[in-house]
Amino acid sequence: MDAVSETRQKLIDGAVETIRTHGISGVSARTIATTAGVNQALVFYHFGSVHDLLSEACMVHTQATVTAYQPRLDKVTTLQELLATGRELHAGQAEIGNVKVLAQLLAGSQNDPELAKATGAALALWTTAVEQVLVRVMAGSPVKDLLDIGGLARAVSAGFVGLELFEGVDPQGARQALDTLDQLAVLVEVVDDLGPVARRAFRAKVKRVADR
Amino acid sequence: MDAVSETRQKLIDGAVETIRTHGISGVSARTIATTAGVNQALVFYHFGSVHDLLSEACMVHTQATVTAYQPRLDKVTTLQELLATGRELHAGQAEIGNVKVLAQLLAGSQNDPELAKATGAALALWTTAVEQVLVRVMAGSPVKDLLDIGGLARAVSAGFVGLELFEGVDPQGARQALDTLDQLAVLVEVVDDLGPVARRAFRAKVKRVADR
DNA sequence: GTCTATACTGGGATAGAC
DNA sequence: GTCTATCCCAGTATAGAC
Repeated sequence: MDAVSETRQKLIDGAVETIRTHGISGVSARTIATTAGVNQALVFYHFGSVHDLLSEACMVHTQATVTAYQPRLDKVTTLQELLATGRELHAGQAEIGNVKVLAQLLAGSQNDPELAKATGAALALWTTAVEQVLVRVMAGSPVKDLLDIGGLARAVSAGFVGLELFEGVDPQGARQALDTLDQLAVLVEVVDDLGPVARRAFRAKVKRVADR
Repeated sequence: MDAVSETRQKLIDGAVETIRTHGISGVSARTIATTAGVNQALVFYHFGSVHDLLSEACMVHTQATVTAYQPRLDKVTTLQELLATGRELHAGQAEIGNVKVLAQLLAGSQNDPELAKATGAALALWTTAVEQVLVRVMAGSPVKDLLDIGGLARAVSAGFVGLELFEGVDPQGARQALDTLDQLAVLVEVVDDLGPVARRAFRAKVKRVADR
């Protein structure tokens, strides 16, 4: 039935769960194997090393989560809704905290080029999804031509990772930050809704300041 | 001369250096002691545990970096300059990457309440400094009353941490994101510069959307 | 092909030397 | 008060059993 070994799957799930509960610094072949309920040495048999298991788990889990959230993202029509979907993803029990896992892997990738390759690819799945939403949401906006949407998507993704980590040390502050971003999203919408006169003045100002 | 033991200082410096070069998952009493050039057991004599050393090092290093950057922050008059100072801080060799160190400690804090207390306090030093700048920069802005500056300061700090981690796996993408934030800062300035008519229309729109 | 027993290295912590 | 020698456990990895 299953093309992929059952033990392999157990180890991948165990790796994700271990990162969630123990963080990147608590990850080892032993802790993962204990969580997965298999012998520790199987990590090396099936994946060659802990790094390689983490890389694989990172991709599989992120792929699954992005796919699961795609329908919701497809329905997003405003920046506020995008933010709300992000908060949902952040708090959601369903896909068990992919952002949390990614944040830990990202931290671990800073001094590990091998892992960096995998987390970079996983993060790209998110930024691509976010970019698609932004292109759609900002299609009719005058702001569209003034901002690099790809760069904005990357900033949004990075911001969510940062907020995830922030929340771990200051939950109240993180909520406060997210609420403020909500206000900011409203502001952008408002700029979109300016009348034609103000809009023209707006564009002119942008050109002037940008050429500074 | 020195009120604080020389070995203590060596260990604190060694801890910071080890986090920078090996990341949070490469930190141990042994690696720190090797970097510091002292016996491994001295970590436990002087600080009781590795966690406690990290907590202390986190506070000392962040305090020193914030103090070193305060004069530069005091000179900031626009959002773009704030962003530029952030980029400088990020790349700067001088205070040897406090953001990088904080990002790693933040990741390690997610599953360690003790460490979370210290990194939370350290991060608060940054958010307070950023908030002061924002209050000053936005003093004359119509946007001021529509945004929670404290929340914005937290979002900015979290964003920088996120971008630091992002850079480790995708340096080009991180630069792209920062460039886009620069464009966004211009946009906000532009809104500030709107004439009185557009400004009034703007406020009205904000109220309408916000009450949604 | 899958897994266990086992070897070896590095990590946290302390008892006790100086 | 300061530091070293030493203990024991957790970590990676492999040789070889099934």
